[in-house]
Amino acid sequence: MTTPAPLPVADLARLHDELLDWFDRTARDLPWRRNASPWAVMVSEFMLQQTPVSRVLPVYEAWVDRWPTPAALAAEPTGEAVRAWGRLGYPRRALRLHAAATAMVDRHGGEVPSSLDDLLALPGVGDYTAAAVSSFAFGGREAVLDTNVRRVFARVVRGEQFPPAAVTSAERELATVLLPVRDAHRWAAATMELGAVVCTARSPRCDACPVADLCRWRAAGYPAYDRPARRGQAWHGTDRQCRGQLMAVLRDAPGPVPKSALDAVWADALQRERALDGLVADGLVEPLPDDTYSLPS
DNA sequence: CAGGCGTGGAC
DNA sequence: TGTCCAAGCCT
Repeated sequence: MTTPAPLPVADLARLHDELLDWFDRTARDLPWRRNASPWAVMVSEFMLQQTPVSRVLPVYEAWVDRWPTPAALAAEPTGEAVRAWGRLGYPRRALRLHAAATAMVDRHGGEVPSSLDDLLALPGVGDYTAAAVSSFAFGGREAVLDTNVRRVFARVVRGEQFPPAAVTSAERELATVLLPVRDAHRWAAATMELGAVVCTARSPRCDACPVADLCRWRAAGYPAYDRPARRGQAWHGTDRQCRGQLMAVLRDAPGPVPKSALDAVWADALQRERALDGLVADGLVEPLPDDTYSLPS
């Protein structure tokens, strides 16, 4: 069985050339693109998992300044990582980054590994982050499939408004076929950049797109996504919102807080206790003997 | 593998 | 306002 060409060869070559050229001209000057260490690249990738660039920037700068190596972070209590994470959201990422730093000290001499398998074995590193670190920190040739790239490929190549809800094997194959022999790491950055600043989810700026004339979704007249809409994530009144409130109290306090301070931020006692238990189980909160709570040590 | 997991900005 | 969305990972 052979994989059909996703685009005519001539179009494929133009797609590569136009996109790489556009990226060279217009790429944002982001700190993790400025000759950053592999560790700094990894830090940025953890923070950028589901969090916008604008909110990551200040936290990233403070983080790599304070902990310039995996060993520096691994030497600190996990609670310090959680506090420094600030309001980026999904604070378990801070724990996983700390655990990844510890694992790199233990298994890789304190260095970020360059192989995909070694990266994937680290806590908090999945398919995307492993490929991204391999590409952006080491110049590796890997298919990098994030939400931006998936959307760009869905539109330009498949002629559809949005990619499937979950990554499919067809998407992986397509990304592999499209991966250029040379400059694969720049291709990865360029396709992500296009999705982030031009081919956006809500209102794409096709007038600024360097490959608009190759785009099958555009050529087809922008047909609307026809599959069932993804259910939006509930938020108000959820355990997740409650956990966020509790974590905010602990982050903003210099030390342990009495349980009454936690009780004050959420009315439903049953839900509050369940959320607090969950945070303790996750390692985000440490209960102390005197009925106080703190970030973990 | 569908659902849980934070937070805030844009519309 | 509420809804959608943002360089995912884990179970």
